[in-house]
Amino acid sequence: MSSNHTRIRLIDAAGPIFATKGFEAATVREICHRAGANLAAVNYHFGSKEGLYAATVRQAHPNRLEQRFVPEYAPGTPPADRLRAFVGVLLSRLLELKTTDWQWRLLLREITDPTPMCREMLQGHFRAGFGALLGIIDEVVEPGVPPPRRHQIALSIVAQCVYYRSAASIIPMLVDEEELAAHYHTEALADHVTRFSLAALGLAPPVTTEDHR
Amino acid sequence: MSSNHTRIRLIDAAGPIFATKGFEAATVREICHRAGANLAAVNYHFGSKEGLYAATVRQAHPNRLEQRFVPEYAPGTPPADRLRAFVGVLLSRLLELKTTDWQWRLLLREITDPTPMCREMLQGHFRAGFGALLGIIDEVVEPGVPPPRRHQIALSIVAQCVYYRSAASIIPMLVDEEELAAHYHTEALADHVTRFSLAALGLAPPVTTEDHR
DNA sequence: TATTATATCAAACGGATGTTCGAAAGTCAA
DNA sequence: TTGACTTTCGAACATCCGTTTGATATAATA
Repeated sequence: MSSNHTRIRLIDAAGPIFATKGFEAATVREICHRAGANLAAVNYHFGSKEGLYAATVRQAHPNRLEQRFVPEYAPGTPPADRLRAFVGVLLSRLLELKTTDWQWRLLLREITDPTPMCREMLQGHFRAGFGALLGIIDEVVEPGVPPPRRHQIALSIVAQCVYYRSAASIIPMLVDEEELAAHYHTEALADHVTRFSLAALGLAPPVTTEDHR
Repeated sequence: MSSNHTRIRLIDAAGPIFATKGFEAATVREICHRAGANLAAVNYHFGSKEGLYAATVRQAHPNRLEQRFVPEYAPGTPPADRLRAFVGVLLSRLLELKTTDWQWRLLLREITDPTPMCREMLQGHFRAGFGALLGIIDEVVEPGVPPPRRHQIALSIVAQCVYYRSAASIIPMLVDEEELAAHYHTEALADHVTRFSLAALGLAPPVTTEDHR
């Protein structure tokens, strides 16, 4: 009874800490202190620190998270608009981390440097998002384009989104402060990524033209 | 005299270890053992582990590294070919890490999660590579396209290259083994990234067409 | 109520890490 | 050679870590 209490309190305390610091940097002592539990509680309830981590990731329930990548479109929405929505959702998930819950931040960390135990747990998650993007691409691609090329097209789109997260410390070295504030918020980036990708797909004029948007 | 000897031996031993394990995971004991030096040598010569790390990064950053991103083109090479060369060099630097020297691997690690001390050390490095890419883009873009948009175009190209490094553990979840072997080696990826980007720039037909290459 | 399983607690264990210390060895000018 | 210095070395120190232990409290069961 009360065992569930401290089990839950431990996971709730461990979640934000694992999400922010990662598995190695997080300490059992800090987790127990924040949970108001004894130091030995982790090993009693989860066997080890790894056991607590696995339970925490599992409790971040990837099943419902499959929808996180995929926005809902009204039926009949043209591919270009659906791509914009997809990019917008992905970018906001990647960039607005302060406001997001620890569950998503923890999974995101598993993306960057994955723990072996969580591999198959996240596989379905990624495949759902990837499949949704492929569904958009399939509509605008000639029938003869083979799947491998479609996959690479999808990855080129995802890559642009992910980059603005992984290179967050590099970009300020390359562009000045005003430009950063004006063009590197979520919406502006989503516009650009969509525009660049639509141009590559032949659904928009080349980005070399002066007048777009 | 011999002091320089152990200083150099320590840096030479620390370089590969820092490059593969990172600052935190590397231990002073392993470094000293590999250098054939006493455990106290690090603190005697560099004051602390951080001091050794700073000296190692500093020694890994000769000025010539600015050229690493930038291939040399014959004069008059058309922009499309220069872009292909640029992408090829960047991708090979990012993907072929086993064969690359530890100096580059260490700097690459500083890119992924940078240490505050090395910020300005790497700034010039990145700016050189970014500038080289911008030089290519400037040739194919209409004069009226403002610098911020040019910057984002350059970042979209870099992003695709960097992604294949940071998502190396995700991609095998999405594509099967034969496809991975056939389409995800350096040259094939460089071809695709170049083709996708050239299409976005209006220098190649859209990637949606069946027949390209 | 008596007994048994379950859960909490303080305390310590065993190991690893970066760092410090004092003695020993080496180096070089006077 | 003497003496002052720099450098090496073994040993220990001070912390931190995850984990274990054994006693104690709590709950459930008979």
